[in-house]
Amino acid sequence: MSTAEETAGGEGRPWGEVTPDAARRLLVAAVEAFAERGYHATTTRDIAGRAGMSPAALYIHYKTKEELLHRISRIGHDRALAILRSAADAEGTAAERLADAVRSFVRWHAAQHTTARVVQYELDALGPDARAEIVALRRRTDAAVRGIIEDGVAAGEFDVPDVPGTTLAVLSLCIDVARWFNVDGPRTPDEVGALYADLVLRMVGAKR
Amino acid sequence: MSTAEETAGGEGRPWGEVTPDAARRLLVAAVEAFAERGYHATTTRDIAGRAGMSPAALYIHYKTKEELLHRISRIGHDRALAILRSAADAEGTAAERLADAVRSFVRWHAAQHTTARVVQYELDALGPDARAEIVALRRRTDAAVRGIIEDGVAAGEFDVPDVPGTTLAVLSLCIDVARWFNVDGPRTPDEVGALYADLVLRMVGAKR
DNA sequence: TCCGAAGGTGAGCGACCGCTTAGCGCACCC
DNA sequence: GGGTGCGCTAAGCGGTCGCTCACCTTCGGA
Repeated sequence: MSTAEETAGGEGRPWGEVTPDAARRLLVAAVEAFAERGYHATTTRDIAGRAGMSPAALYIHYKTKEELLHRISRIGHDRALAILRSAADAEGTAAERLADAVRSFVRWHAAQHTTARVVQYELDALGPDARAEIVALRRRTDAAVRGIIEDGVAAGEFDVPDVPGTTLAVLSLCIDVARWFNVDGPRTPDEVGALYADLVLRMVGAKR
Repeated sequence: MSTAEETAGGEGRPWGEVTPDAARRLLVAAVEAFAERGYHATTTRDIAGRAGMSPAALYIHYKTKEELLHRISRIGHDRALAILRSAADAEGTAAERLADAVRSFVRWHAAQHTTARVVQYELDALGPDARAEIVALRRRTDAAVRGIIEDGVAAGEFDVPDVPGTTLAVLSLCIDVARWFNVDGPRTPDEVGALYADLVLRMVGAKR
């Protein structure tokens, strides 16, 4: 069951589902390199070097450099969506569910900010097919947040004049955490999550 | 005086201050290319081609490809900061000034989203010296917004438990507009500005 | 004991990169 | 009207890129 939990998108050791071991090491190396320098500025020699292998070894496990990005993006989006959904589908008032969703979504973007940075900002480097697949996942993320806000409005808990616009702003706020979050900075992922949950409840005019 | 207004950071024709004409055409071409594909994925041949010139022509006006990015980033930050400051330094209550600042800052990030995308997301491609210069400009942007919020708290207009954190969130929200804004989308820059000004007033708990 | 698949390496191919250089056309000026 | 300098081009240099290929090692099973 513990393996199922990991592949289901828990916050346990990341990339645990990627096998064999060499393929996982290459993928982790690629995440670090892409996050530091960007996809296009990263060379396959750099990725292989970080994983302690020769440049040619990369092509035993992945067909192209783009396939690496695609796998990273796919797994990252799956995990982020699963985290968001588990809060969105829980019991409780709309305010509780929205706060939980934002808290855990932001915590993930802060704690896994290297992964999140690649996942959120390197979409354009993907080919059309891969990009379409990822965009579909993002629409489901949007739908999950919009669903909570709509529930809150229907229940009279929230005051939101523009539901789609507010949904967009909430998600934008959470996602951008990956851009500015710094491990050496003054805030822990938990603290940012708590701050943002409060701010988002204010944005939707939650009765308090 | 009209030239002075443009160089002062107005929203009039962008890049009007860049001369001679060929240098401006190259710079505009670079903004488009960098925004579409990213700095590292853009070739000097592509930039020159968009400007209707041969690859070598670029090096008559700019020493390196990085100097182009530096100039774009510098001018863009100057303009964004000037827009923010003119709202921050105006007369009025803190709530009015904050709403004005967010409205105009967001409007710029939406209307000039190609420029803003380069300015906000390609910082890492700059060398250490150029990056340090830009980071200093960003600190002044942060200070301008924090100043308004502190004024509002001191005047009893706002209810903000964490001023630095809220400042960060407000700026993050505005800046990320450049990432998702789409000219073919359902919202005009003015509409996004109005929506965001309202959301930010809610975030700071403005009495209304 | 030998075999074949799986996983790895060193060398290198063809393409394309940022950038340079030699030289050309043309407005301008004494 | 012949120099002069500026803006630009054609050609190409050295280097690095993504990726391939021939070959090597390791190891479980017949």
